[in-house]
Amino acid sequence: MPEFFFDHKLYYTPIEFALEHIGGTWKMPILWRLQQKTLRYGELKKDIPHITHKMLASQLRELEEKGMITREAFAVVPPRVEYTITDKGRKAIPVIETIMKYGYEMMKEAGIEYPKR
Amino acid sequence: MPEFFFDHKLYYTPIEFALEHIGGTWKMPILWRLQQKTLRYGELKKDIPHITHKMLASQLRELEEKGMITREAFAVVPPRVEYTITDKGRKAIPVIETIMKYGYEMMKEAGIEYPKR
DNA sequence: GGCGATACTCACCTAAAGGGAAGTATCACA
DNA sequence: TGTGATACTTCCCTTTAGGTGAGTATCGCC
Repeated sequence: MPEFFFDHKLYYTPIEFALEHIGGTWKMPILWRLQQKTLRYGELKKDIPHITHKMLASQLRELEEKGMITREAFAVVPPRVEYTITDKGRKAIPVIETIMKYGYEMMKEAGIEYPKR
Repeated sequence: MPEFFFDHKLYYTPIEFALEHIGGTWKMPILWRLQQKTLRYGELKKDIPHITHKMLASQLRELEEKGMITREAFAVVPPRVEYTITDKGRKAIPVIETIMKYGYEMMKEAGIEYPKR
């Protein structure tokens, strides 16, 4: 079975590699919001209220490291930091959309009501 | 922010609900293989050699509980058990395909060679 | 001189996912 | 009597993800 190493980590399938970029609880919700427009740290936090500071900060770092978003800090007081999706990040949007649609479908099958905003 | 309970678990987004069905390391690889044909436990194990008995058995149980696959046991010695994908399970296939394609794309960008079988 | 605003970091902790190795049941066959 | 084949289960352990709460830096304003 084909397998490969990347960045000191072993992967068995392209699925695993894909989820390295968009997996976990928070990466997709973050990217989804940044597709519309550049957002400040605090705006993201307000928009995803259940995320903790620790998770928001760490996930933004990881997305930045992978080249999915860029971070721009302004040397003002109080500080202002903006996050923008990159072209590479935009490539994940249709994937996220597919997964979201599937999620809605499964919710409908399970009889769950959810306001599609 | 809309959120909902299902089966004693709290979800914030349809993405989380979708990943409940196909998330984790092994569910997608298993479903992907069952899309072609019904397979026996041992055939799946041979096809996904890195999975442990514990994980294969537990993931098959979860997929069965969620109605993604069916399990048929034959009362013979040695035992024979077959797993078949359901219509509900088939709905996940295009999602998995999208994620796999995205994985291949990311691998190509990262300069990773991988035989596309 | 202390408060509020923003965007964090740090140390510690819990829970869930996943891995390893051994054990179980049944019957045929040598 | 004991070995092999299949499809598991069980126990115990490690790793990873995620959560909690406190602390930090800067400056303007009251």
